[in-house]
Amino acid sequence: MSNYGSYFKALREAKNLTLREVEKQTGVSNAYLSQLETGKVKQPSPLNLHKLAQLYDVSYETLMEKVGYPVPQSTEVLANKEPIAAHGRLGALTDDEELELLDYLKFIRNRRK
Amino acid sequence: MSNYGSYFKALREAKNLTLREVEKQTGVSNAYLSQLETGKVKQPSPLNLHKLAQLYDVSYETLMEKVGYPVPQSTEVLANKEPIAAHGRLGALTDDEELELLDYLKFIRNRRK
DNA sequence: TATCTTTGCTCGACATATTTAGCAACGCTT
DNA sequence: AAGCGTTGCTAAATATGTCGAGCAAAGATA
Repeated sequence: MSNYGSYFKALREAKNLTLREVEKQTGVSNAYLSQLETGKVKQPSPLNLHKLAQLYDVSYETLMEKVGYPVPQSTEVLANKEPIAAHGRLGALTDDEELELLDYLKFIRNRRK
Repeated sequence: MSNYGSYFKALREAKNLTLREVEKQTGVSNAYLSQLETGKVKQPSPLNLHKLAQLYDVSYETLMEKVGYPVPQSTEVLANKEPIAAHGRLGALTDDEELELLDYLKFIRNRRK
């Protein structure tokens, strides 16, 4: 049950975007996005991953790795380890911690000041 | 009409391999390899491209680019991009968000279930 | 309350990826 | 010449990617 769907959903919600907004920005249909986020898609095309990476401000390589595609060796370290260390020396995150942080990020960005 | 099929065929022939040899080494069926080399395949999976890259001694990125997939930024380019330090699996973070996430991460890890 | 809009989702259709089985041409051996 | 394995290829089948249309629930507006 490798369910990376919740990861994509968390990324989208962290930016407070609706499925249809993502569709407008990327050209990927909201129907497909929904399936992606609910685990009904196994290997989204690299092109679509690239579009989503741009919109969600994560690296293309990160998404490639998430869905199980091989990632070029030269960029693997940069894609998976360095950015984490770079933004706060948080160290390695488990998938669960990652989801929880994304959810909390959504809360942070949503709360009224 | 982008016909990269002949490119794959040239790679194979440069190593004097038959379709069935490549099948044995990579696990990709000779039938599919034939279709790939005769332009009947449009977007082979990254996984298969990776296997072929290894066998043919070319880089994965090269094959990705050949078939029209977005190619990950090279290490040098990434290193020179200023905002990269703030981009990780969680997307772009402000300094405030980073601090707050760090604090929340500590909470997550100290919490007993 | 009644109506309009938004949101996430499913269904059915079609495109592409990939496999298994098999065919025709070629070369090699007897 | 007859048989045998090899080679590249195609046909049919199945799996997955992706989209357009549309539906039900929730929200906003009158």
